[in-house]
Formats: sequence, structure tokens, C-alpha cells
Amino acid sequence: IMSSLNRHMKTHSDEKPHVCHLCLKAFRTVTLLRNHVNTHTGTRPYKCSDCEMAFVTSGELARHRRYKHTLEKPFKCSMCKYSSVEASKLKRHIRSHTGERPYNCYLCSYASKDTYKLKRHMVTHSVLFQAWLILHSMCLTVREGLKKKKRQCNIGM
DNA sequence: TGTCTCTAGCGCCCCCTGCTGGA
DNA sequence: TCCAGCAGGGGGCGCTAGAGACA
Repeated sequence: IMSSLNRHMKTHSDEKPHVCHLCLKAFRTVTLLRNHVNTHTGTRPYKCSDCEMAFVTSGELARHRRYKHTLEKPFKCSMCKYSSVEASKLKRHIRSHTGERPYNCYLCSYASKDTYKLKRHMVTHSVLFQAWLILHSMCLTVREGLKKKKRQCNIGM
């Protein structure tokens, strides 16, 4: 019990002795640091047994498996038939029942139910909107090119 | 005591769909 | 009527943090 308490107390301190040598970000535990470093190196030790996907953490793999393979959706809406793999998705869904819009645009009366919608909306205010569109279409072009290259590689193998 | 593992949570991006206003 | 722009709803993954389990 005391060791659990001691460990919990550490979460209230800013002590993060484990530092990433690649980006200098600090972490509380070695495991967190290792996971973080894996995101730099692309190391994904948790491989899905049913497809080609691989992940940095076991949690990500478990979630992927629920989304793609087991189709298990433990979070159920009490007001309708909607169910979700993740609690946060259910939370977002419930806002469509309650009408809650916590994310306000500071330039107009628009308010959004989630952060990304607000971000997307903000683009319509921006003088850089056109630039964004150009960049976005360039990104899509590059992505399509990479996909094509990947497909060619797979055919080649 | 340190590490692994699970769960929770926030964030980002994307897709599909429906509505609306202008051509 | 068609089309572009925009917002709503939701799927899927990236990453971090806290806490239980275990060697």
C-alpha cells in the first residue's frame, strides 16, 4: 500500500529523470521513455496476428484489434443504439444528444462539439486559407505517390 | 523496487453525408 | 439542377499518464 502511495505521490511532482536523447523530452519512467523512443525509431514490437499492422504499445494493438477484428464495442450510449470502441468516442457522441458545444470560435458565434471541427472551421477565417488548400492538395498528391510506390514495392516482393 | 501491462484520456486526421447558397 | 463550401457524425490511430500485477 505504501509503495503504491509513494508511487502515486511521485505523480504530483515534476520529477522526470528519464530523458530522450533524440528530442530531450523527459519522462517519469523507463517504460514511457522506451515507448517514446520507439516512436522516433519506428520500432513497433506489438504486431497484429490478423493483419500487417504493428504498434508501439500493447494498448494500441488491443484497440486496433477491437476496431478491425473483434469488433468489440464496450461503450454503449444509454440514449440510442450507438456503441463505441473508445470512451472518448462515446463522450463525443453524447454531445450530439445534449447539443453541448464546448469549443467556441473567438471570431464568430460558431461553436463546435470537438476540437478538430473548430480547427477546421478556423481555416475558413484565415487569410492563408488558399495557401492551406494548395498545401493540402500537395500533401494529398505526395501521399498518393507514396501509396503508389508502396504498392509497387509490394508487387515487387 | 523496477518493469510490464492494461486502461483511460486527449489529440489529430480522415471519410462520408447532408445542407445551403450561388452559378 | 449542379456544384462547391461547410459542418455534423463517426472511425482509426498516435501518444502519454496512472495504476494494478508480477518477478
